[in-house]
Amino acid sequence: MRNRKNHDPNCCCRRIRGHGRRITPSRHAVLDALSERGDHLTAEEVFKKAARFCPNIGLATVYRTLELLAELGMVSKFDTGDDKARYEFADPTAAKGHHHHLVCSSCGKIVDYKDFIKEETELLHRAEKGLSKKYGFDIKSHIIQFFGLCPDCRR
Amino acid sequence: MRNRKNHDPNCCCRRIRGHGRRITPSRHAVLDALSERGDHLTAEEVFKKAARFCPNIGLATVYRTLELLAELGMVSKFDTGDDKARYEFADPTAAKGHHHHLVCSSCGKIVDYKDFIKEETELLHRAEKGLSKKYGFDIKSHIIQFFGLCPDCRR
DNA sequence: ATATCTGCAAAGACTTTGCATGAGA
DNA sequence: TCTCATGCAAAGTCTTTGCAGATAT
Repeated sequence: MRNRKNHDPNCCCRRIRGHGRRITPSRHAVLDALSERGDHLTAEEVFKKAARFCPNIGLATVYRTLELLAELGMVSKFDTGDDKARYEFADPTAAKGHHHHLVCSSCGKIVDYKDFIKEETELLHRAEKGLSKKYGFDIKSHIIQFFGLCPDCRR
Repeated sequence: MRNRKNHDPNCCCRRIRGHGRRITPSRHAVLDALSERGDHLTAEEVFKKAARFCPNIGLATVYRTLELLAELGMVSKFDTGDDKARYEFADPTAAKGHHHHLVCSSCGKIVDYKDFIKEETELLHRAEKGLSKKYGFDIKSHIIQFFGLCPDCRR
């Protein structure tokens, strides 16, 4: 069993199996890739990392696996404006914890921040409840992103 | 001069000219298209609407214009997860006002809400200040989206 | 045993680019 | 006049799909 830093393999596997899906070397490799430092990976990046664990893996399988993980709520998919989907573990109990993104609109740099998470979470919870009631939505997740110029790009 | 509901043509034109760019029928048409009801338009949708005002307009021009407007901060571009960019007027003083999105992850429906805008805005302002200070970003905008199942898709 | 997965290659969808012509200021 | 903008078509990128063989349970 390989070293994983950000996810509990048993939990992941159980969850995948629980949906009648199978655990395969490719899927392990994708989980491992996502576990390494350097979040907000594009599919291509996940593919390259995963290939180190499973040399024959194909890009299509990476896409399929990421889609599966996103469906199961284990991975969150987002776009920072460069038209490439990005993925990271969604598990709030993981090492990294729940966070939001600060994106540089010039160079694309992504900074994770947790600074206002407590207040944000509180507000978001209330908002979720309220919106859920008013619009009848069953709310599952949210995204908050700030856009601006990073220190380097400001000159 | 055509009828526009959501934007002040003088303001838009001034802003475009101010950047050394020109006012053309195509650009007018894109502004007009964005002004009609039915926000969160894809490029294709903007193209179709714009074609009613400017029959010869090309899709590439629509993309170029939307990019320009986004650069000037007049339009905001976002992605709700279906890998198509969506566009809407960014002007908070416009008829629609500042709002956020509630997206159905099943059918893609997008609901605008303003319900928690006041509290959100307050928090976001504080967050912007704090993040700006801590990470040195010059923050220009933000996105908040909630994802879930709409009433119809919940069965 | 058998429904699920996989890699590969081809197809698809959305967006950008090149270029000669056309047109605002 | 002189840039800047346009339309068209071709090219580019990212993502999805089809399929026969391989695999997990």
